[in-house]
Amino acid sequence: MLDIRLIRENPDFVRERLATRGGGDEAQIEEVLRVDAERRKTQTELQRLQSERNRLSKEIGGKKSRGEATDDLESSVHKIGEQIIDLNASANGLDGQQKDLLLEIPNLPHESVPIGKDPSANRVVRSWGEKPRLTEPADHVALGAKLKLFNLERAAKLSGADFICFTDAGAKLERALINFMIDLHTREHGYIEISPPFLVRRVCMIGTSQLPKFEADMYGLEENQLFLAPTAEVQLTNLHRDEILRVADLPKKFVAHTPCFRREAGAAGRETRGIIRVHQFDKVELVKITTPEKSYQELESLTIDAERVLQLLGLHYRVVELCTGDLGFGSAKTYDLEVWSPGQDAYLEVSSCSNFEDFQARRMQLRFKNRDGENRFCHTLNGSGVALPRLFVALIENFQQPDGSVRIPENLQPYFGASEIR
RNA sequence: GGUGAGGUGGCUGAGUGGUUGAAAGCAGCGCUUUGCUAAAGCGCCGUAGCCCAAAAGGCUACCGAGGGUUCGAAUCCCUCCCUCACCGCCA
Repeated sequence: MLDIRLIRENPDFVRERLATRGGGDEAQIEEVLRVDAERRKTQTELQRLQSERNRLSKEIGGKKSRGEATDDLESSVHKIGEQIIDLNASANGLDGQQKDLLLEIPNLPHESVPIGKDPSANRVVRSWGEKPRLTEPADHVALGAKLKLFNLERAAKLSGADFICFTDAGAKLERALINFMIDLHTREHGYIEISPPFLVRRVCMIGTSQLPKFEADMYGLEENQLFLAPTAEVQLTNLHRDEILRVADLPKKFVAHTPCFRREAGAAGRETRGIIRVHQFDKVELVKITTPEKSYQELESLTIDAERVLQLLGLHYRVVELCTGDLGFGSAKTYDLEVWSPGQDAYLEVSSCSNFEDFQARRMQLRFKNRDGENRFCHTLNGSGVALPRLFVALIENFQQPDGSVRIPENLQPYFGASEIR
């Protein structure tokens, strides 16, 4: 959520920055400003009347204690009370309207983000490793079938299209990857491991900005007013919702392994081959809660923490800085990690590391007390470290052997318990 | 699911209709005393919004949330949420 004062004081700046996203969101600014002006006007009048009521009520209290008559006063206060009820209703309505509008406006891109309207303007900032030399590589669907690592037909039997059921060595490989990643982030990168609930309240989904705008992409349990979290970003970032943290306790760094649930509405046919885009997948997620001063350096280190996973597994990848038009709704700046997939002959996004600045913190009233004793909104960041099905795809495709087996990278062997799958 | 007890400032905790934004304590900040530390004394110390060009200043709201009663609500009533305890059910 943007700061209404920023919009009020620098509307042109806000419009200009929003326009770089190319989503037409700048059009909403005029409406917000209109409601804001109306709201303040109403509030000022309301407060004037409330002040008057308080003054007269006090007078009544005084007179009563002296045994004097108060009938005239009481009836005039009663009249003011009726006006207050009306005005209060308008003020509340305008307040809600303003908030609803603000919740639908995306974050402003950071000034360092390249301007562009689609992924073609994204910037590759670095890459690591090299593509493996493979002659006619099999893709993960073929490899998975041959080695019986997962079974999509049977997953469909259970849950429908676009679900995964890992089997045998495949299930074990997934579990090995999870443990490998969590150990790495907790032991070497200083993250605290969290095992959160998977169902979350609406207010959390609003806090991290999945809602209200993207409700169609979420699975919800209507009766219970709960949602299946689409990413552990929701749980980890909301852990301290409505709190005022001590600056000495920052940054907070959390890692969690959770399933993630996404309806992927409207995504049919896009990147859906095999297990690349599914409705439920596991992910190891990293979240940081920090201060405005530190958040950009924390974004760099968060990205590097995620990259370590791919490096230790020996997978070629590149880091892409998203342009303004490709940025997620709440993000001010994002680096995607894209791992090489020989089977797709393309890079696959396995992590998206973002700094939300105070966008989410403002929505969830997540603050810290600075050294001057003032309450300030925290900055929040998150990134996958990393998403499992695509990591799985990259792993088996990159390390496939001419004889159809898959070599397990050395760093993973202690977790997997074998050096190959055949 | 049932019954009961609760939800007050960063924390603990008073407060059952009229200067209560809220006693007291802790924590925090400033000053004094002090060789240093500790201790003591004094003072300050909630959040959000609005008015004002700004500062100064003023006003309003906020005691889980939302409604209601009243001239006036932390205090009375209703609904909901959450926490705790016990019972039931249960991995």
